[in-house]
Amino acid sequence: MRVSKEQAAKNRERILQAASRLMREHGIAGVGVDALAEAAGMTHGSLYSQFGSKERLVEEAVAYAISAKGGEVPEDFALDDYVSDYLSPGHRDEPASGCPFAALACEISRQSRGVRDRFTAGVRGTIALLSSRMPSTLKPRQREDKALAAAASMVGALVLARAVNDPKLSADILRATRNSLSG
Amino acid sequence: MRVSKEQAAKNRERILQAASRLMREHGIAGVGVDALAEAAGMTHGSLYSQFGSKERLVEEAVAYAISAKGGEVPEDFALDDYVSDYLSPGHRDEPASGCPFAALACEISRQSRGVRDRFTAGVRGTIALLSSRMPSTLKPRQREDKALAAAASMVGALVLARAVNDPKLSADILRATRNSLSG
DNA sequence: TGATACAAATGACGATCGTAATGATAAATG
DNA sequence: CATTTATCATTACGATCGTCATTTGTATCA
Repeated sequence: MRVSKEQAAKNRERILQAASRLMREHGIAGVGVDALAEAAGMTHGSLYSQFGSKERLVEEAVAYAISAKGGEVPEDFALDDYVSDYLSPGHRDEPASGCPFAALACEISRQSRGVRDRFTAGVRGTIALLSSRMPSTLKPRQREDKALAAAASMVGALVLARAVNDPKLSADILRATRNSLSG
Repeated sequence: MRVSKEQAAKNRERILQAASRLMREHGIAGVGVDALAEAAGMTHGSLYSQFGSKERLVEEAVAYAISAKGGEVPEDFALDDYVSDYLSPGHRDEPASGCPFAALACEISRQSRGVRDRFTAGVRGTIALLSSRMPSTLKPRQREDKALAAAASMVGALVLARAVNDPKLSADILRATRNSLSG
């Protein structure tokens, strides 16, 4: 069977959206093609008509999650607010709609070059964004370094806060990192 | 068939060692029971004689990786040296023998309670260790906060440095975080 | 030494994995 | 409008997943 062009495009969009959420929630290796297909309301074979392989789908889904459509990177923001949101319990408890870097980073190193390329581009973009919000009294090089260190802190804190089983320890990780970044 | 008590213990040790390495290298969801069995030189059914389920095996393997046997946490160390080693290219490029937190953190949040409990205990231990090496001029509470933030920074930097595809960006992440922690 | 216990191997099971061949229809072409 | 082409969905396939019942062989202990 074949559907209309726009219908196919909608299907594709729906697949990517579902995939980007499910992958953040269960990990890339943790979701199968039929789980993705079911979430998008189709049979798993259809994904192969659209993407050819799971690897290709992963590439697009990662790019989708990182892009504004899935990730919602604000254009204009205050750094402290951004950090506070990022290191909030709310963000910690909703990985499916949260930062793709924190959700996928550990797995990315084991993915294909295409996937890693897109992830890397996303990281670079975020670093540039953070860098632009660092105190303008600093030299560009120093601002980038601060941005790099801040990104690492934030990702690490979120990842650890999610992994840890103890609510207090988890909250402490977030709070201590928040303080460390604002001081 | 049955082997001697010590032989069984050795087998168990070999399984755990192989599992802790393979899991750090390919992820928990990325290795199957027969891959683990083969690496330990036995059939996959044998693992079930010893552990009963993959989940049980994962629990023990995570604990093994975190414990000194697999992770080699130094008793006595200077904080700066520890950070430098942790954020070195060598550590980045050998996840199989490296820090279990950085290798597994993303997946831990999706594991069973038993696994998460052991991971959490390991994190607590590391925080205590780092905390004890923070400047003694600070109050205990402040030292712990600094330790928490430092742990988050280090894990995040290592995870991002591994994920990213560009050698320069990867090295920059490590360097910037190193500077941020020593300053 | 014989009985028992238990680690390890075996092999089969259903479920799920990713993929490829097949089938059907919208879109493109004349 | 008729026909071809391209594209997407359906279905079937082999491989691998985690699990478990059974068998085998040897320590262990009465």
